[in-house]
Amino acid sequence: MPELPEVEVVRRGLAEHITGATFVGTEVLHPRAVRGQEGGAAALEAGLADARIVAVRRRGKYLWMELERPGGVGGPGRCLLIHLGMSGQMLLGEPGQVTSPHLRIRSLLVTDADGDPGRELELSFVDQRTFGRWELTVPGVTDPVPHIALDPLDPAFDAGTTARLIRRKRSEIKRVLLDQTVVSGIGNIYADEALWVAQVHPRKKASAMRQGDVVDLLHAAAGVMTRALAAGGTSFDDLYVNVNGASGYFSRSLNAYGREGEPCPRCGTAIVREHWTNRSSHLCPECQRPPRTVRPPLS
DNA sequence: AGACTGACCTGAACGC
DNA sequence: TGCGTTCAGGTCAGTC
Repeated sequence: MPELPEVEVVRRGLAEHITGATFVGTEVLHPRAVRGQEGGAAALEAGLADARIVAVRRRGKYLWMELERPGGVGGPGRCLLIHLGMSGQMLLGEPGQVTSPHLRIRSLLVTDADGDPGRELELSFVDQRTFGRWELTVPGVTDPVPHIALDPLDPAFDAGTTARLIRRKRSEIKRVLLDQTVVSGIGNIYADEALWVAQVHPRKKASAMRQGDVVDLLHAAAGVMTRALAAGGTSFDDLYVNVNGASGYFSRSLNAYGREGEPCPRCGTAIVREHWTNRSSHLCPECQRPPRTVRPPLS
């Protein structure tokens, strides 16, 4: 599943290959891929025409392209906001190259080429489970996701400030880590990994944690995601930007997530999986002691 | 207002 | 074999 590191890999690939390129044509093949778009698919298709990509940005798991108005005049342009959901892929290749049954949107681009005719590239949004989406904002929006907090890899991220916010929450710490309005970019995989590194039980109350322990936990999250990024950042080639989600290339370095029954790399105790709000938590029952107020699961 | 739950979606894996 | 069930989980509308 694309979490922050996977989305950043995609951002880098897009920034490298299509910064300066211009949208020629766009075709929405599945309406759910543009749910939330004012004016629907037609508005996105028409609004992207002739737009030039100025920059590709990311906060947390959200990506967006800053677009310039046709001709480059008239003030701030629009943003093309992209979320990959659970299974979204952004593929860049030759026109017609992608034939997946899960192709949801495709755009023809022309690269920037200093006088020479640019090269045609097709940008394909493939998304099996259709949790992902594209949305073209109105002109003049500089932040298309104001409700999304800074992520731990943002240079402006301050662990102390975020830790104070976290400690004001009444919820269990894992729930707060997954709240993208508090700290963004962390999903179920990296939440479990960060909690394992920091030796914190996922059901400990955020408000019961010490400031320094929350700061350590945020640093653990940043460390886990930085290492994942280093592992994933080399896995795409020249003309093919790919995130097929899955921790694929990174899963071998995971310590807790998906390792139910295997020995904890720190103490050897078997990792357990607990059901938790329609999801799973993976943890070491020895290293991550439950808070006294939490009863072990019945089964 | 803050906390929490269920719906959305598809395919793989599993049980009988 | 084949059918039904469960699981995976990011986000947000809706509820309390």
